Amino acid sequence: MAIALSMPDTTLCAACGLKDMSLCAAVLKSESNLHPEAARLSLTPQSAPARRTIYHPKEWSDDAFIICNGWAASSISLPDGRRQILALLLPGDIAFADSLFEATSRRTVEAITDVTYRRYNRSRFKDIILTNRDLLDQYVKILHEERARADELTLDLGRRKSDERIARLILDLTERLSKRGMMSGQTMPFPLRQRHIADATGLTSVHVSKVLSEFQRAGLIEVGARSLTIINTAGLRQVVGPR
Amino acid sequence: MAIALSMPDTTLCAACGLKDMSLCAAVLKSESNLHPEAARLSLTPQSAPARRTIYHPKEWSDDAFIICNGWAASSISLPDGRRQILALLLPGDIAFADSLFEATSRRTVEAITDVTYRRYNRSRFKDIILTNRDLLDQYVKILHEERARADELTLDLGRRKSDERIARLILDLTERLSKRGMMSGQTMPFPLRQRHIADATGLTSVHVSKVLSEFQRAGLIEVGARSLTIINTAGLRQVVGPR
DNA sequence: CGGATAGTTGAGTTATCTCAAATGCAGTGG
DNA sequence: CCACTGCATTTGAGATAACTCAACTATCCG
Repeated sequence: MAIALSMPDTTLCAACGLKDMSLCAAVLKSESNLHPEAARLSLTPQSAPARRTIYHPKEWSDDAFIICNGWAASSISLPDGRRQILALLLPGDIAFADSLFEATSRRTVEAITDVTYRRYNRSRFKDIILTNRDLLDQYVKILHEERARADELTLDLGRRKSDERIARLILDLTERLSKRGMMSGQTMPFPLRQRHIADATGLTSVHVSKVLSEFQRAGLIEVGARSLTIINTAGLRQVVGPR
Repeated sequence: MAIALSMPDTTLCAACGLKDMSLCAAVLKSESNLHPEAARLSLTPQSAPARRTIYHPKEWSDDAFIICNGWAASSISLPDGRRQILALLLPGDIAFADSLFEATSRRTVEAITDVTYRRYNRSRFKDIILTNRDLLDQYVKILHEERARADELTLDLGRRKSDERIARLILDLTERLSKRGMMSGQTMPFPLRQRHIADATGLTSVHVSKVLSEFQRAGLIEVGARSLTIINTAGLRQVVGPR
């Protein structure tokens, strides 16, 4: 199970650096205005080690999460073990943004790296968002981005070839990471195992290995210890093709 | 281009029979309360013949649609013509429910049969929904259902075999149609061309033809003139497998 | 150091695709 | 009313992308 951090809220959030991007800061602020002493309760910071399941679909939970540090995956599975990752969650991302108002979900959320995250009481979150116009707008914008990404994933799985899918995954990650200031030049942290890539792209990890080797042999990328460097961005874009 | 109907609003809505299911009635009511004379303007009923594109992604539109009659498809395409249908829209469904608050979308909406639909001004729609708690709840519920369906589609495309996907499509349609009172026993209207099925399931229309023939040979379904009958529901469910 | 997890590579299999030709069917204009 | 054109469907043959299986190596963690 997840273990509560002893660090005080402010320390964690000060280090977060994502205040502008995520809803955390605004929620924190609204909350402490409204219910000064209740605020701490609703914003329990927690952590989980890599591979741990943070949210199980059977679990009935009134919470939504925001990832503070680390990577997680939101996925959905079949009884025979086939699994599809619906979204990779990076710091600042909200799990269940799109079903913030509903308690039930078939999705599983799983830590990829060690993660720290905050749980928000859904109904309080909802109240706060609905009573603050700026927050609502920001929330709606996040929803829309997420929806657009989901549409593209559907297109990927239904209509694109394996190499296009993988190239898109990489390019998409670079965009999202650079927005967060997590790129070092062309190099990014890359904690994904090949089975994560496989489950995100609807492929087999064996096949992912082959495609990645191919990309490296072609001088498009270079993968090192938990990191990935793009050598030839234009080339990678060309694999994807126009739009 | 779409042609405005001369039929008065009330006639069309009285015949619709979907008032409880969709947001139409509530919106109509709220609207006429607020701005009696403006209401007619915002709710232009329109119609389009089969195959016509109702919404083009380049088109910048301030409207959301609700389908009154007929079937439509919301899809997204690549420049080389590959196409993925994201959702089949049945009477009472809202196109762009999930991006009701944003003007931009990559999606195309296309009539499958002749359709009639209503356009709603997005921002007015938004105001109405946000100021009426029941409406908001209903809207949120619709969003959630849609999201769940989208998740399942992603799972289908990434992880399920062709026959499972097609069986799921059929079963999903029977559910949605029976909620609308559009099933006659085990028989449903089935205006989809095989290329619609193909584009919805990420397959080729040739392959769809083979799978459907297989289903018929196995005595699971029977397809006739723009209609489909399920002969063996349990068998069809078994094709899909558990969950 | 040992055991588990992750990645690589090759050989053989299969689901699905592409291409192509034949048939049916619906709407249009003469 | 017929012939014509365009779209939809069926079917078969052959091609191919991605999969399965399996063995081997590398890496990580206690």
